[in-house]
Amino acid sequence: MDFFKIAILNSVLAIFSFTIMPLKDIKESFKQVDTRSLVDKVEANLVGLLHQRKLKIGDVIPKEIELAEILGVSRTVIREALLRLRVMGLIESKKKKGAVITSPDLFGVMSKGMNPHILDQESLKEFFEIRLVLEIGMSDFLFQRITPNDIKHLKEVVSQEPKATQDYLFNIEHEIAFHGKLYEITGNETMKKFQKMLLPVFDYVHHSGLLKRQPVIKKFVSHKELVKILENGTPELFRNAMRNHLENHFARLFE
Amino acid sequence: MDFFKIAILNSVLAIFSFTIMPLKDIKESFKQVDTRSLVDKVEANLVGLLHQRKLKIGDVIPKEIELAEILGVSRTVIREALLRLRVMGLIESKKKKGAVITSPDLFGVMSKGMNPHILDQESLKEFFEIRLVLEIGMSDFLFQRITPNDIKHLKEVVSQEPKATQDYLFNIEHEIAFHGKLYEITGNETMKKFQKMLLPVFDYVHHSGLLKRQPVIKKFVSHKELVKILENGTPELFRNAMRNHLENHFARLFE
DNA sequence: ATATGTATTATGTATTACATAATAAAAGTA
DNA sequence: TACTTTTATTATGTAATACATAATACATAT
Repeated sequence: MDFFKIAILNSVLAIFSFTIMPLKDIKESFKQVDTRSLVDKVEANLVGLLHQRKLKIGDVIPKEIELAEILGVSRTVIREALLRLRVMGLIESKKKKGAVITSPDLFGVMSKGMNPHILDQESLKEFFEIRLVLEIGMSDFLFQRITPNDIKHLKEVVSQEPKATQDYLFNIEHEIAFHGKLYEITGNETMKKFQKMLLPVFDYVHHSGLLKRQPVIKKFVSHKELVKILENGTPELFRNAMRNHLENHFARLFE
Repeated sequence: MDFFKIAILNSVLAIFSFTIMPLKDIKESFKQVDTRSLVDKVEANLVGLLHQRKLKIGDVIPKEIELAEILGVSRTVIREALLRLRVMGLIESKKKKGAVITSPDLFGVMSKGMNPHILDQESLKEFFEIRLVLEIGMSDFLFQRITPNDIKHLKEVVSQEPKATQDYLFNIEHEIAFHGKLYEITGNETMKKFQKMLLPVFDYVHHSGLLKRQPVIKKFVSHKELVKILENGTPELFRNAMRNHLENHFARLFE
């Protein structure tokens, strides 16, 4: 019985090899068939053109109907593929004009998905960690780019903090005001967008039971002291001070 | 002449107010009309459900046809809205089963758009900067999570580096092997994905004329020394050492 | 009892028609 | 002539319909 099956398989496989093979070899001979949908292929096709630099920013791509004809699929498929590119921010399409390649706003895409409620807990914790990493690591850029006006601004922020906050309490608004300003000083728009995107995450992580119970903090570097270092200190000093300032958060992560 | 126009406008506005108004007031009375497309609205509608927690991970959303009936638009519109969510990684749709809410792979979305060739130069530079920030800032996580095996692995990587690389040359493969391992040690998958996504950017930025001419470097902390610190030092020591190790890149950024 | 066929169902693809907005060309007016 | 207003034109946006395809559950046969 099996003999016939093998025979049939072999005859099928003859298209590829023209030889009789044992069953085991036969199985290995099958290539994974391409299950991608038409849209997948068209999308890959278009993205491929970008990567091969056949298309660059500002280029207009053919009209939907033309693409449909060129690629031999329906306009529906083309539209769906183009739509994907559009959601990714790779193209912009205007009526009458058609679609043009654009420099993608990577974070625009991400921020819609950045909903603390639907991110799994591990991801949330990781984003929280990245914040700490960024704020410690940004020191050199702060010193490189800070202006007297920035210092002034920071001092104002600090001066408006309730006294209690300066000592031990945690006040989310002032945190944002102060640390947000730091991101701004780095002059790195991408990093700033990243921070902005993460804000709801911080808030969420703080209020969820995701982190360990907040330990009692004895003493940590205050915003005021951080500013002082920004004014008179060095990147190295600031890194360590910031690390200390964030001790509260680290402690909750590391337990 | 203008009188008639005002009269007409007033009659139009009568739907809202039933009173005659002077031209200035009329202008202020117009509410910004919602120019969003149907798809935009449906998308906002669905995303809104996520944010309000009416929908959570694993929930299945109504069939396309049902949605079309509920919202009073064509299936085309529904499909396009769902597609957007799908591209953002918010849902997955299977034949026969329908669509279910998923925990989005934020970086999966981004990485398709992360094509050095179509990113503007400023963004590229900023991503490059973020890499430096991350690697300096990750110190505490390295020390918290590194294992003896990791140390061993790092030592092997270092030992396989050409002698020249240890002193002054820059070898992209070894850079990736070494620094990539560091990201791995942090245990932060998100950060790892981020790094992986950025790799082509680094390569591109290095080879493009984007950065200032590479200055002659006298002496900097080597990979070998970094490992030594990881083994016997402190997070603080490592941060500073890493900063020094990256001096090469900083110099090119800061001139 | 396992494997194979079959029905069902929801998404995927195709086609057609029309709506809408942006542009360019034409016509009208000062 | 210059300048505004109308009017085509054109490509994307929306709609409706029909059929293809893949996944599942159920029935059937060996």
